[in-house]
Amino acid sequence: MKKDSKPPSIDDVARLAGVSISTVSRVVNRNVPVSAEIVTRVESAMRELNYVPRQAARNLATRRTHTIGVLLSDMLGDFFQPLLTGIETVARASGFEILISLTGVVRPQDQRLRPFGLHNTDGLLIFAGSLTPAGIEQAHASGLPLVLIHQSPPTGLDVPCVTVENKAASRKIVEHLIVTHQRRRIVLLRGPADNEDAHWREMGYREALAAHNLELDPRLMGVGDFEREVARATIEKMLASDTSFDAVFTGDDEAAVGVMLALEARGVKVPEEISVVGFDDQRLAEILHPPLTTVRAPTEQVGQEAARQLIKLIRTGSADPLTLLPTELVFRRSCGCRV
Amino acid sequence: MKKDSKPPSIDDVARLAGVSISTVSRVVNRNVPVSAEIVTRVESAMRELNYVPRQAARNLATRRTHTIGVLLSDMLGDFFQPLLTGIETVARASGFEILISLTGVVRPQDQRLRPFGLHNTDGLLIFAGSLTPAGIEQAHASGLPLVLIHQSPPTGLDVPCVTVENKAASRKIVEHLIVTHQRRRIVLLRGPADNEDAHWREMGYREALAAHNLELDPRLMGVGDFEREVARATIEKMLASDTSFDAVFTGDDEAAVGVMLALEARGVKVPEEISVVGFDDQRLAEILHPPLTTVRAPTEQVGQEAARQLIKLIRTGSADPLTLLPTELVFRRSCGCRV
DNA sequence: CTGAAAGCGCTTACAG
DNA sequence: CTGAAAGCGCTTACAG
Repeated sequence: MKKDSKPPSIDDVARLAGVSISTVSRVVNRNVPVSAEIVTRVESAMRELNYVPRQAARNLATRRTHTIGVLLSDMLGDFFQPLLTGIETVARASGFEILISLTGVVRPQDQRLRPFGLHNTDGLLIFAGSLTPAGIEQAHASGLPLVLIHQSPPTGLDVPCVTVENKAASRKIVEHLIVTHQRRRIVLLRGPADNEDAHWREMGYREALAAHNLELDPRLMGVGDFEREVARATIEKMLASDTSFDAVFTGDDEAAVGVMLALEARGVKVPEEISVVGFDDQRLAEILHPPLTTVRAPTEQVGQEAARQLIKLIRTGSADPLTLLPTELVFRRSCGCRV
Repeated sequence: MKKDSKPPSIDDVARLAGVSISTVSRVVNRNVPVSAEIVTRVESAMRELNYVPRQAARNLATRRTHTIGVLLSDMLGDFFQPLLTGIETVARASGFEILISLTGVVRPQDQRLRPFGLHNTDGLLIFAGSLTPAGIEQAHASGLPLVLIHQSPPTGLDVPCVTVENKAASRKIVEHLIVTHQRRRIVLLRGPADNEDAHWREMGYREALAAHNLELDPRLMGVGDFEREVARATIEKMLASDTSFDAVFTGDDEAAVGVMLALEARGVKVPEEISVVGFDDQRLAEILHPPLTTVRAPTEQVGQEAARQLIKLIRTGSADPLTLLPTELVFRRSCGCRV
């Protein structure tokens, strides 16, 4: 059908419409008044040629890419989808595209691979764990607009952050175990050591115990790492030891899966013998047996808000230093409630 | 620290190193011999200035973007993550970045929003359901290299496709129900009407019944749409009717969740009274109660292979017309096996 | 092996 | 409202 010649450029359109390329550019961008008659002529020429402006040329001329880079680690589990959906929705509505890079396990900045920077994005969304603090500082030093997700900036660095409220919700869900279900020996499965969500969740746990004069027993604190198998192994070990417990705050829902599997394998009844509660309210929470009582983290909203802040930063030069999204308890049956 | 002037360009490097910009370009690209001494000088100048070539300028000059566009619909559930991980791994290893666009529900081509095209990508990976056949034809007509995922090309169009084997595996899993577990009245939950995976899975189901002289009962075929709630509603309706059945082939794992929930709510025992089997082996398959017997689809590999084919197409002008990845049965307990 | 120059396809002051 | 011209920052024949 089509001739296989090269795609039409702005010159072709200008020639066909009998105007200058400046004028074509103006009708494409609609940023300057152009007479109605000429607009019509240019538009029909564009249609006839099936003209689409080359992004690279616009980028070069404007020094803008209209692209947001998203840096993610691999280990996001169910975060991935809602987070990206949120980012994409907002970005697209504002005329930005998103370039995604999975950094995998954080690695020392590999100079040869610079996936993102001023050269190909207008700004970056950096998810917790995808970049080292040094990497963040370096990106920031280059003048690239940055927004951090679920991670606060390295000390002294003025980089906006959007995350969720962890501590109060964690305290509340643990207090629910204590007050409503009379649990006294509550296991905490810690998240990854350098993870801020994990840190605040542990603080919430500690506050809850302290508020009810429960002793903080180190034997009740194990590793969960937000991972199913790690959590499973920890609980198996505890069950095999002589440490008794009557509840588990798993740190996140993914770890809750491992806990449930370990308990089930041992024939321990949840919640009759042991209550289990998680954090995140991932899609799997409601299909566990019993359905998981947890804290809902608004991950899609986090994505939206992060994109919104970054675009604001790109456009105006400033954004809100901290956006803390609210979380809420979701009561299902694993804590002992009947719903 | 840094002066807030504009980032260094190739001219700055050339000046500092005392060479022409052509030479700088050559050491950056390493495509033409340059004397060792000059390489050293240029490299140290680049380091000193912290120079990074502007992608937009290279793109303009080379008419290459080194970027692959990925078109996805929204409704991918657990596909999303492994698929993208696969694509990203291969793309990065070959020096490509990936630009992602969620098209949401397929919409008639919206001329104002052209997220991808020759103007900003070197080629496109198109997931089933993210573009209409007309959209695919249009993209193909513009000369953009295309690879389809889980979807074959519109008639007559020469576009490579990578997908998984559906029919034989479906037949096998249904025959497993018939032969090993003596099931006779097996419900099929169909996937979305225009979905090819759904089509072939249904063919496999039909073949299995035919091979064992079981009647194809239209009352046993309901809508599943690969969606939890749709599947749940269908099974609830069947349970309420007088149609009896002793097994369900749910079409995919997501629908299997709905089936299990409906059965459980009614107090029907799985697999004692009714066997349930799915397709995909998503992460949730093994945490269902009982764990789900299903077919494993190698989604991450699909992503890898699709990226590989697209890059091959971009580089050499041709790729394999069809890549059919093998699937395998995963026996857990929902079919009636004891494992 | 190295440099001068044209070209990639746009945008945007500057004039008018 | 419209056009001529410079510039965005690279790559790549073409000479030497």
